Amino acid sequence: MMNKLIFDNIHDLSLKDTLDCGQCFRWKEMDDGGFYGVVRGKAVTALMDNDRLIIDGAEEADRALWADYFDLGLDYSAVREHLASLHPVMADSARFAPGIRILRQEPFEALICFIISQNNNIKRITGIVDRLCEHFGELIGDGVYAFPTADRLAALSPDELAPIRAGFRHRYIIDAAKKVADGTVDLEQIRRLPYDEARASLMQITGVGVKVADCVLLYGLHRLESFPLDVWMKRAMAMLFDGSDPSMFGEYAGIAQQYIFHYARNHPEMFIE
DNA sequence: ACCCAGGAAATTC
DNA sequence: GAATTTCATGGG
Repeated sequence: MMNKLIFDNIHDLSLKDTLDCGQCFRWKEMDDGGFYGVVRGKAVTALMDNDRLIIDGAEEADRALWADYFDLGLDYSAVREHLASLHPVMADSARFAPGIRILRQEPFEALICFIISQNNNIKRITGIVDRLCEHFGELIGDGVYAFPTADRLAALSPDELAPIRAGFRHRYIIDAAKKVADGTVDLEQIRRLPYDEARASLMQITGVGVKVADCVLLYGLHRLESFPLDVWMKRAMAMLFDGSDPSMFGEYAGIAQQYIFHYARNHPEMFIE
């Protein structure tokens, strides 16, 4: 049943830039330039061959799922062109990594990953997420684990999370899992809420402030108007955009944000002095 | 030794 | 209420 899913005529997609730009934490680059990852409990490898996207190990029945995950339905070159017209630095950022797309990750996974991300660095976040899956995710293959369910994490104590070494975030992870498991926080309902209400609902969780909520909305619930402001983005807006308001980017602000974040992180010299 | 990391909670003023 | 400190852990 497992085979290679092929998507033809794919443009504006760089797996490297999309899967290694800080929006997700479970894809590993392989020697051949492909990426190995687990999405919704399905382990696959993704590879670009010119303008073909190949998902190896997927079922034909999941074609729509993978097209959705990589957001293949949106014309990113049109979005990029629009954004680039708004500001010259925005144009530079979009040109730097035009193959970035905003993934549709599992909402609960995005919630937990971005709780872990606070006051942390991407390398260590990845390690913590790996250990979280190995210790508490379902075994779905040889040494491969799904992301843990809310029910499983909700039943844990902070001490039981010690092996993942996330420190003070252990109780945040458990609080998030409990509120998702018992329906206090309904991620699918939040998906359709007006933005401020959606953000407020997520912020009921201990350990979720404005920035983490914005990341969950963008990367987990595909709310493209979201514009997470972390330390890099605050510096970028202040120094490169003359303190402009993020609302200048409109309904695709989240895509603008990811171009700018990636551009800033790869040009740290722009922020020294 | 010190400082920082895709912040937010707890404490203090 | 607004400003500051603390919170684990790991790497530079």
